[in-house]
Amino acid sequence: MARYGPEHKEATRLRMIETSGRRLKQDGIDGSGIATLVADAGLTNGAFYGHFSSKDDLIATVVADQLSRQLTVLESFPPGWAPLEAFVRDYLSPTHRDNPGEGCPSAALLDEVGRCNPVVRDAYTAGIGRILDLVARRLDHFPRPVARERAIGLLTLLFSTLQLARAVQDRKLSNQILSAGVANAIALAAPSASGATA
Amino acid sequence: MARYGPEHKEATRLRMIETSGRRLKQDGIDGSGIATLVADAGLTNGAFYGHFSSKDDLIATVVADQLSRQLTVLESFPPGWAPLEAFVRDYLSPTHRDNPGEGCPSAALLDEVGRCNPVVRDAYTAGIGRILDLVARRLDHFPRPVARERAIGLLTLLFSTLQLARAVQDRKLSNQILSAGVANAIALAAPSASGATA
DNA sequence: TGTACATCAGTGAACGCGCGTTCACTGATGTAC
DNA sequence: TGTACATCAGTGAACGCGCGTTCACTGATGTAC
Repeated sequence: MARYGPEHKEATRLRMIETSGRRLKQDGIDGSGIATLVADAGLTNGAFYGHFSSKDDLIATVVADQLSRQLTVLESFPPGWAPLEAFVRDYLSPTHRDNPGEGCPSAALLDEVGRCNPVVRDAYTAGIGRILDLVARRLDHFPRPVARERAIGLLTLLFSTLQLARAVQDRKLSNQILSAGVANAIALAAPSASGATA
Repeated sequence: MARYGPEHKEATRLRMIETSGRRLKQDGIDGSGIATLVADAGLTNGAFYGHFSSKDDLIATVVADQLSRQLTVLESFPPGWAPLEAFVRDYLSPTHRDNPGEGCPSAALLDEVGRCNPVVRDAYTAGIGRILDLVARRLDHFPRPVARERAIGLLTLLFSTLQLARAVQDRKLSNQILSAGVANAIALAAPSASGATA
């Protein structure tokens, strides 16, 4: 079923990157097999290697894609703390907790990424670096070096709060963790936080 | 090679729990096979099911054990912020980053635990609950409900800071993340933090 | 306009391998006589 | 004290299965005439 314009194969590749992002965040990296990843995009086994050179190649591509999507979302927020706080509340919502496949790649995969090969970790490093830079710029109610520290703190706080809320069985404790996360994010990064100049 | 006193089999079981803890934190849950886990304890394949009913049974047992060890370590610290700050500095050290097998189970496995079966997640929930309670008690320079929030914040901050420092390829950025983590932990949980009563 | 052909995205069976799990067996030990 | 036996922790081969990867093939399409 071929001999389409060159945009057809590219469309399939993009579809694979998107559906794989969802699957990998839901079932984990080691937990997602090629057969499943490729079936999610409506293809069969063998089609995979026409688009990617290996599973690791796909993982690295997906990680880069996921982080760049997240960067785009963050860039779409107007500057100032209020929009960032809205982002935090949305990030720490029960909906986000209960739908890892649609959510943050770092919350879903961070410790697994740490065990991946250098190609994947390079992709992650580049992507998270850009996000870190952007968040630091948005925290301009802190002196520059503090803003960068707090940007790292805000993101790590978000990642692990969501991870913990997902890991914990007890629904009540899980909800408590989410709302504590909002309070902590504010205590750490809002203009009212200690260390802010504004 | 049997008919030892009953303490012999128990010793083997404890050895398996210990060596498996190391292996699981290093290679991940999906990344560690029974053959490897059992070989780490100096045994062969078949011995496994004399000690555990399934891989999940081992995982749950190891998770419970790891968290109770961590609780014991924390309990051994005298009360007050200074010892807790020392713990934070040690936790966010390059040594801890570079030796996941000897380190914190949450930093190594948190997102994977979130995908595990209920037995494992129950074990995690119970273990982290006790640690949360203890840390909240140690943060008594905050009003009680704030102390609990900050305890959740301090722990999640630690977990994910270490995860991020491990995931990132760039050594300089990784070190920056670790030292930002210390600053953020202090900003969030030290007696000098906003919201503290002392 | 109609037909023959070259292209190549996608198919699906097969590869060796390691997974979690099972099970008949081994052999060092403590006990019984 | 010396020998025969029962125990049972640990052995290691085997199970079916899904993994990542390979490859000969298919068949719908755009192009050439």
